[in-house]
Amino acid sequence: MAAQSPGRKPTLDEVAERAGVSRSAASRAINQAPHVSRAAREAVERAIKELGYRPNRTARALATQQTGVVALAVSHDDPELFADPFFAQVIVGVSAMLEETDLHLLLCLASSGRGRSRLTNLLHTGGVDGLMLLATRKDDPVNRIAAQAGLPTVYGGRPLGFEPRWYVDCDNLGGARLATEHLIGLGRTRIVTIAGETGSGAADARHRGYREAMTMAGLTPYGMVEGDFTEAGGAAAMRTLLERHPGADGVFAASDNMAAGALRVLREAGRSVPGDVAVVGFDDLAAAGHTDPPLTTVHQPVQALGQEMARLLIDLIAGQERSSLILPTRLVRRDSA
Amino acid sequence: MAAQSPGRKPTLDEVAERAGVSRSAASRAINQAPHVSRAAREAVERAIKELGYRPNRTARALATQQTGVVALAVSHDDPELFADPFFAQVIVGVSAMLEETDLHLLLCLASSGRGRSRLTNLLHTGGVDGLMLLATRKDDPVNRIAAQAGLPTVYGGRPLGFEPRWYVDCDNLGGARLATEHLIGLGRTRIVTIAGETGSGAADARHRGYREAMTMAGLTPYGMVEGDFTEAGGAAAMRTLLERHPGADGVFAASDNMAAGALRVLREAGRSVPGDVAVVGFDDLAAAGHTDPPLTTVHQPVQALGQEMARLLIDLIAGQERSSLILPTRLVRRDSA
DNA sequence: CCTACAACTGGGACCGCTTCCAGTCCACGA
DNA sequence: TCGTGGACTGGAAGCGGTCCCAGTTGTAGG
Repeated sequence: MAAQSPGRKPTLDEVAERAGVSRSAASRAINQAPHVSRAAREAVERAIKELGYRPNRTARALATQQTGVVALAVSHDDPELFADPFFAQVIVGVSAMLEETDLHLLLCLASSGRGRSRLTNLLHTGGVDGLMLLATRKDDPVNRIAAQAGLPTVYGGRPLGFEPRWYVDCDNLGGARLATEHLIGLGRTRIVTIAGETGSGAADARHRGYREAMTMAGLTPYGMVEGDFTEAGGAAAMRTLLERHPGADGVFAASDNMAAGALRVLREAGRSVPGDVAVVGFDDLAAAGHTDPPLTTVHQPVQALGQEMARLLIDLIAGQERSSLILPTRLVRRDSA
Repeated sequence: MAAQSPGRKPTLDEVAERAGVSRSAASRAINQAPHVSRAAREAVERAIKELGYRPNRTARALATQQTGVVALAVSHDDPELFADPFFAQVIVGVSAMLEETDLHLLLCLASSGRGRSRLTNLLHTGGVDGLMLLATRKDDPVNRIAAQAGLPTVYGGRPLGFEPRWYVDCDNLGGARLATEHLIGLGRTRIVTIAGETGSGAADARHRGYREAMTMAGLTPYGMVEGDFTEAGGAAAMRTLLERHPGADGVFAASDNMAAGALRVLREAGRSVPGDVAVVGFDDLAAAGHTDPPLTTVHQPVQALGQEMARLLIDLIAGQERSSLILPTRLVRRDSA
């Protein structure tokens, strides 16, 4: 089909010339703009086909002042943390939504200082039309960077301490209450919790949810140890809890990974799950179905989170009025509670 | 510091004017090019600081014909598969390497037809300077798309059936041999394997490695069932194997996830690991340390894979001669074998 | 003192596309 | 018949840089 002739790619000028119209007319034809006669439009289309023409993205971006690219910045001190399937799920969601548009996705792992300065640079040099942020730590410098960029910015999750203008979050508070209430409904009263790291908005909300549920049921929070959202952290936390509160009969872990660690320690300690102690996690990762016993947990719609972030950003870029979103969580009952 | 004055961002013209030099001189000063007097250079630097000037990425791209962006395309029929931590690790590696340069990373999940056509479009409209591909399926249309783009392209892993001009791969063949030889060294002789899906280059190489090791040890491959690289697939495969070859005393699974599934089924079937049957996996995911028992597996340097892909691409874009790479794998001994 | 050469300098032509605007053409109603 | 408005048209001015090149300056060697 396309005569990918000898050298360079064909330009709009060549298309126009071949079609026997002006460059303006060709441009209009290509962009489905009005004021193009049927004849002209067809001539242009033919020329495009014959030449194998594709408009140059960069030139268009310069002229329209729109890059057609949005960035997703992930901020973490530890780049390894990106391996958490959470991020992959968000990305899948974002991509799915973006696929409906002409926008492409730029991924910035802004952990190191260097990564952050690259992000700053990207934002200030007009490299992107909008920004999505996965950085829920309290005083993350990325927050300031984003604010100064003057670009439409959507947060995934809310950093502890300030509420972004636009965000999409999962209902961590409600989910944690659901989990704790489930344990309470099972007749457990000595329920401990393995919290996430302080400074994370999600960890904070989940911990609050736990406490609220306990209090509302007339129980006092029985014990809390902070983990770091990892399997090992959950295991360590469970060990500490077992030591401090040997009578515990229920555990709410603020993440599946930590719950898995807790399960392991519980097994090693000879406690049966859910017989002696019932365990509920949070996240509903794929792995939750494969723990021993399969983990009862709170499902959070991570992929939907990504989709909604992208949707929100797209709308903002288009200049529409939009407000933030909180996505519902729900309990998934398996065998551990 | 920077007077982010009233309206728009300052342009090179304004910098030049304020510094009292021509636009050309200002440009040279900014790009560290020669033929700029010390005085001029300093004046420009001062003007830049005062104005808070940042060169416009798009304009520069148009003039230099270099976008400063490279794409990483991940091709899969199932978008869920992206949740595999493998991809995240590769991305971490790629990002780390890219951080040393001015290049940014565009992520394309090219699973659907729509995603693929977006990729095609991106490549043909001059949106990126180079391409990395994670698509090891045999007749993936993305292979053709990449070839037609006429861009520096680096594969991560080799698709079965053709050897890309440039690739970085892990030594799957050698790793599988290592694993199998380890089982043989343990005195196992009735060793079965859970292979990955046919069509994947990695699956193929790992299966070949298993067979080669068996043959070289004078053993005959004892049994093979194909999984799909997932935990569930591994479990199903193990069930079949147990049925067909109840006497098996060793299992080489072509992925950790499948090994985890196998472990589960083995436990359910009352076989002790490694007592009755020894199990070796492949990948060395973080989860491999947390299975029961902890999994002996083949470590593949996934992050390094990403780094080397990026390094290779960077060099190719710079016009250097480079050749493909195969990264070594090594056995990690834990308790399952 | 003149010439040659090197280091600077700025004008202006790109890069490829969008878009404003003045102008042309045509059919229509008065 | 003429005026009028709408649909079309193409010229040209951007968008914000890079970079070639001819021209200017300063200096050292003859």
